[in-house]
Formats: sequence, C-alpha cells, structure tokens
Amino acid sequence: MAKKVDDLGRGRSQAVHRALKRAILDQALSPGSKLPEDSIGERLGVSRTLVREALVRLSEEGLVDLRPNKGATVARPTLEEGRNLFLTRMALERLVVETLAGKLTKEQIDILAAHIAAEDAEKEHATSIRLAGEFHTMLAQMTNNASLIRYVNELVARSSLILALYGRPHSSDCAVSEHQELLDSLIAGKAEDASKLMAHHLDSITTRALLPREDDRNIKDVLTAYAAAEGLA
Amino acid sequence: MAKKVDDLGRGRSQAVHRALKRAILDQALSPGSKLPEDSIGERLGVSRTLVREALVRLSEEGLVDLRPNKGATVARPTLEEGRNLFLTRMALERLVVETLAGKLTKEQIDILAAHIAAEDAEKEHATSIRLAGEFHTMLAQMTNNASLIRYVNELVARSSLILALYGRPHSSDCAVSEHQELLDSLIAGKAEDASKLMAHHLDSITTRALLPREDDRNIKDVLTAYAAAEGLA
DNA sequence: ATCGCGCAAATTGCACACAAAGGCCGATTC
DNA sequence: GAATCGGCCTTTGTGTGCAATTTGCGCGAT
Repeated sequence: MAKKVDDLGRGRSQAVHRALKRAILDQALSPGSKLPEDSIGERLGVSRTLVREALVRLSEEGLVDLRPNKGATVARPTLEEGRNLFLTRMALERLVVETLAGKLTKEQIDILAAHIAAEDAEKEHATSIRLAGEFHTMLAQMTNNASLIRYVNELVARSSLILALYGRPHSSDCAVSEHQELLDSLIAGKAEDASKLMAHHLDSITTRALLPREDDRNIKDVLTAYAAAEGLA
Repeated sequence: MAKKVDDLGRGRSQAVHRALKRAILDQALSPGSKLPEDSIGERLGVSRTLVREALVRLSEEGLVDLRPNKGATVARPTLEEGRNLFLTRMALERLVVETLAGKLTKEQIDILAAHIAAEDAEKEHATSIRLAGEFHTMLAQMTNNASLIRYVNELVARSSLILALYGRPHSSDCAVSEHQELLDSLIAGKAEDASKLMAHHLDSITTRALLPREDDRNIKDVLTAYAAAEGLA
C-alpha cells in the first residue's frame, strides 16, 4: 500500500515517519497523546535526531502538533477545522473524479472493483475505515497529478483523525454503495455525475458522522477544549 | 505578510526556513541549485542541524528536492507537473472565491483594493510577480480555512518556480485587471461568476505563460535541462 | 588517446553531548 | 491552610564529531 516513491527519501527517517503515521492512523496513538522524542527513539532503535525529523514531517502533514519547547502531540483538530478540511477535500476530490471520468483503464477499473468488494466483505470497523480511505487515495493516485495526490493523501489521513475524534462510533463512514455508484459514473464517463456523487458522498460523511449529536457533542467539545487550555488530560 | 502562525514553531529553524524560502522565491537561488547543508549553515550562522530541519520542511512543501545521500536542490518541476499544479490550484482557488463571495468585510475589501492598487503601480517585474502571488494568498487567508490556506500558499509558491522556469520573460503573469474584476464579483456576491473568473484567470496564466511558444519553448527547455545536467549555468 | 580503476575530498547520515526551557513538587511564608 | 517561590528533573533545542556514501580526479593499462 505504501508507494514506492515513499520508500525513497532518507532511509531510516522515513521508516520512523511511516511507523508513527501508521500508529496514529490506526489510533494506536490517539489524538492528543504526547510524543516524546527519546522514548520513541528508544522504542524504534534510533536516535532522537531521526525521530525529530519524522516529527517535523508529520507536523508538516498536519498529523502532529509541534509546540515550541513543549514537544509533539498527535494532532487534535477542532470540529471547525474538521468541517473546513472536508470542504477542501471535496474541492480536490471533485477534481479527481472529473479528471478520471471516462479515462479509467480496464486494469484500474478491476483494481477499484476489487477494492470495493474487499470493503464490502470487511467486518472489522477499524480496517473498514482504512479501506474506505484507501479507496479515495487510490482514485487520486490514478490521476497522475502529483500535487493532487499528495494533498488528497494528506486530507484523507487527517480525516481519519477527525472521524476518530468526532465520528459516531458505528457510523459506516463511507457507504460502500456510494463508492460503487461513483465507480459506475466514472466508467460511464459522466464527469458531472461523478463530481456530484463525490460531493454528496463527502457531504454525507460530514453530516452523518460529524454534525449530528450537536448538543452533547458540543458539550464534550467544549470540555476537552478547556481541559487542554488548563493543561488537564 | 508572513503570518503569525508561521512565526510560532521553533524559533531559529523557522528563520532559516523563511530565509531559504524567500531566496528561492526571489530566484536568488534558481531551480536546480545545490543546497549544501554546511555552507548554508555557515552563511546563516547556524549549524547543519537547523538547516537540515528547514530543508526537510521545504521539501515537504515541494520547493526543494531531497535525494538520499545526494543532498538538497531547489525543486525543478517539469512542465507536466506545472500544468497539473495549476489544475490543482484552480480547484482550490475556486473554493476560495466561492467561500468568500458576498462575505467580505469592509476592511477586507479595502485591503484587497489597496493591494490591487499596489500591483498596478509596481514597475519592477520580480516584485510584481510577488505581489500577484500575494493577492491569491491573501484571498485564501480570508477564508479562515486552515488546510485551504496552507495548500494555496504552497501552490502559489510553487507556481512562482514554474513561472520562473517556463514563464515567458515579460508576460504579465497575473493581469491586474483580472484581479479587480474578481474582487468586484466577490463584493457583488456572485459566487458563480467569481469562480468562473478565477478559473479563467488561472487558465490564462497557464496558456499565456506556459503553453504558447511551444516550439521554441521546448527548445529552450531541453537546453536548460541539459545545461543543468552538464553543470553549466 | 581512451577507458577504467582506485584513491581522496566533499557531503550527507546519524548519534551523542551539552545547554536551556518547562514542569513538578516540596518548602516556606502569610 | 493556601498560595507562592525555588530548585530539581524531565524533555526539548542545538552544536559537533564520526562513519558512510558519493563524486571527482589522477594514474596507469590497453
């Protein structure tokens, strides 16, 4: 799944980067967790230097917060940031499907169809989330547009964080049927339809997973915000 | 111009980052230039460690290429990457103006109008390019959408690189009149118009500065590429 | 004269050591 | 008894040294 192009870069620092990224996306490290340089380095068998480099990269990707003299923590986006992020994501992913509509090769279609099948079969929630995200990154990948790929990857990754924080426990975050419909319009070459479907799809996620439970979610929100401000948990 | 949020982060490493970024965008360091860690550090009065951190950040922003064991060079995007980049930029900046249409405060309008006036008055080419870019980043800034701001900033910066490499010497890269029209539709709250204008505006840049003169541009292109390969200016 | 081999210089990769800043906890004072 | 001050301890910030890799050059062989 990790692309070859990611494997270039400087050897071990990239390895640390991937390890941490994976840990964060798997929620082995939950948002807000402290990320002390030396304990991470110790655990991974490298020096602080490399951990530091990885942390800088991760902060640049928006997955960790890096506060001066206070160290790194797993990013804890606000609900507001989350909504804005999905807005940005929508703009970019619309470009993705518009670019792809009617241009998919047979091989690509097969890959995507297989992936959707895998999503459909998956039972475990965490894995299911990862697969859903991968569907989006795979689409981006197929555009062959480097900056687009990069940003969509980043945004999808951060979306995981958002959903981890604010998502409802068992909302099927990406409806598999929507992925299938999307693929169908892409094959049919209906760019406009695909764009609309993607917009609707992402909008569904925000309304389905983020918006509802506004009342008690807000309470929790406010509490955690203040807790952080006071330096509590 | 540099935002406060950029000034947070770790003091001196950020300073190095900004210095290099500025140098690159001003074309004091032209695309393809080598960026040895120690000579930069010596020049700026810091150690390689900080330079390294800055280079990692810059590579993450796509302004420098970082190749394993081969060091850092100022990024040298291909023409293809350039076109893709502008495609991505278009998607995001359409979101920017759609978000902003009819929502600008009086203060914001004044700031933008003043900036356009400054652009209009500017005679020097390099400064004029910078101002034109700043107009776009200012717009993004006003959306208050963190990820959107970040990406537009990055893309605008990289656009400078592209234009430096492939732009025609005296093409007015951003027609000031187009900025004015854009602002007018934003004030009028015509989101659709603004979006179209932005798309047209960016498309103009690519066709005006990138696409035309395909023949001799290609020649020059090949020449500069080979020149760099041979270590010539 | 050209090609190839190998050594030397330059540059990066990485770790460690020291300096400084922040946080925690106990002591002291009101 | 609570609040504040002070010092220790933990964690980050930064410089430097050494090993490894790459690049460039020169010498020798064909």
